[in-house]
Amino acid sequence: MTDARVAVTVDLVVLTVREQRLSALVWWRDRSPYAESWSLPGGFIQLDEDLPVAAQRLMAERAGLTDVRIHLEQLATYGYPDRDPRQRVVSVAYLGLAPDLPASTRAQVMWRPVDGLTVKGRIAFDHRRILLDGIERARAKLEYSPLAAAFCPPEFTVAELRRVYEIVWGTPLDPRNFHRKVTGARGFLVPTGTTTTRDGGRPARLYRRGDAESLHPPMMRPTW
Amino acid sequence: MTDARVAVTVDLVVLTVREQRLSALVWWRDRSPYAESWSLPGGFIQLDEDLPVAAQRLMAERAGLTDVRIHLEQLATYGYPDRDPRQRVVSVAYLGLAPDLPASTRAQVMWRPVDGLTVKGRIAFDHRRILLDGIERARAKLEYSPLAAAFCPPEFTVAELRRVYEIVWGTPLDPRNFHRKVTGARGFLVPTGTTTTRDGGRPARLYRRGDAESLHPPMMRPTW
DNA sequence: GGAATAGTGTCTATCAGACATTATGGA
DNA sequence: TCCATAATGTCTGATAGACACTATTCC
Repeated sequence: MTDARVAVTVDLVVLTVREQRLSALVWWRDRSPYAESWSLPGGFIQLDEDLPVAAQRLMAERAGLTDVRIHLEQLATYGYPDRDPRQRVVSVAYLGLAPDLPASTRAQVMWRPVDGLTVKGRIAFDHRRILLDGIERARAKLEYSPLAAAFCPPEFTVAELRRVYEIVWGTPLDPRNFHRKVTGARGFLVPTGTTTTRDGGRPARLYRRGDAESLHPPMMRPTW
Repeated sequence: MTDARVAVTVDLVVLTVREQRLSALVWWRDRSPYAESWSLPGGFIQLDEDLPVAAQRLMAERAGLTDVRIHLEQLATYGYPDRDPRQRVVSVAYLGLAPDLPASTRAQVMWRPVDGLTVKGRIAFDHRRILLDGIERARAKLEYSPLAAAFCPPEFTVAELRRVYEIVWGTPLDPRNFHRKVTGARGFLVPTGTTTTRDGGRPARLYRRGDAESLHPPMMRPTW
């Protein structure tokens, strides 16, 4: 029984909505291999460390993000033999959904709009593929889970939540039908009883995220 | 930068429907650790081998299954430090959905109904958790993908397909509404033009699986 | 003809999508 | 008063779920 040992890393696809764009946290590589390219933040797991713990540690160490509100879930594992030219590396990717937070103060780490990254940017390793998988997972999750709220501040309006859907999906949504659906989905939104006028116009009710794990009925993406 | 190397395995959750039960392929352990327990078939990856390739190799070597019709997809990765008492092992689980095929001729490998395994059986390592995750993934996939056909022979009837749904979900479905939905979902079923009387009664039309990757509209599980 | 299973049809409550109107606060 | 945005309401076509009937083969 071959018992080959390989290096195992955790790579992070951290997404947020900022300045009206879906953005990902990226790490600027200044060393070979793939010098002068963007990569996903990540690093090796430690020998006594569970995978989600490693993901959280790297989120803090590499991304400067410690906020407990960040949703973290396992995305997929990538392990084809020559994905890292130096050695065999199996990478467990985690997907993080975060509100618009300031990332690490290091200049090496920054938020970048995903469309620039996925189409033309220089991306290290197979990280473009991982990023695309993460984006698709996030888009799908908005349909049947209340995770869109993970992109919002603790208290948010229906319009702000709709903006998240529109930006992540890249489609305009009817404000009236959207309002009817999200306020009708049980466990999605909890009214705080307060209002805000930060968007101008009539004061909007503020909501917090409810405790539902999934959405019934789901929010459907328009026109497949 | 710590560069700890760990052993990486691929474990297989292979599901089928046989004798009216959802069943999984299990491996009888006769050696420590976890002697006299069932485990999932699996093994170490090789150094030059991609993960899906390893999954397919182990499907053949350990399960005796080489049928190309078996659907294989990555499930999740499990890596908490003491899940194997001998050494640090990170395991990438794959989910396989197979028609009712004879498994390996070895007595060590057999199909077992999942309800017996998940509730009371002696199961090695964290394989009960992995098995449960695989079952839940399969149940969810029947909703929005045409993968129920992966449990059927190449040509099958609507009633046989319905039986798959009923067994995997554990719920009876209305035959008439089911028929309307599956024959209406584009790309799900392709009529062969032939019929069969293997179930008795009026001859049933035979179908092959279509080329749709997902179901629109989805088949919804009753009464959440 | 009877038994067994396949396939089609109808009705209704609910829901998604399109669209109009009223409500509320700030400048 | 005007402007900007929030919130609610209405109509319609589509669909899911409940249920009844017709069709086709074998015995």
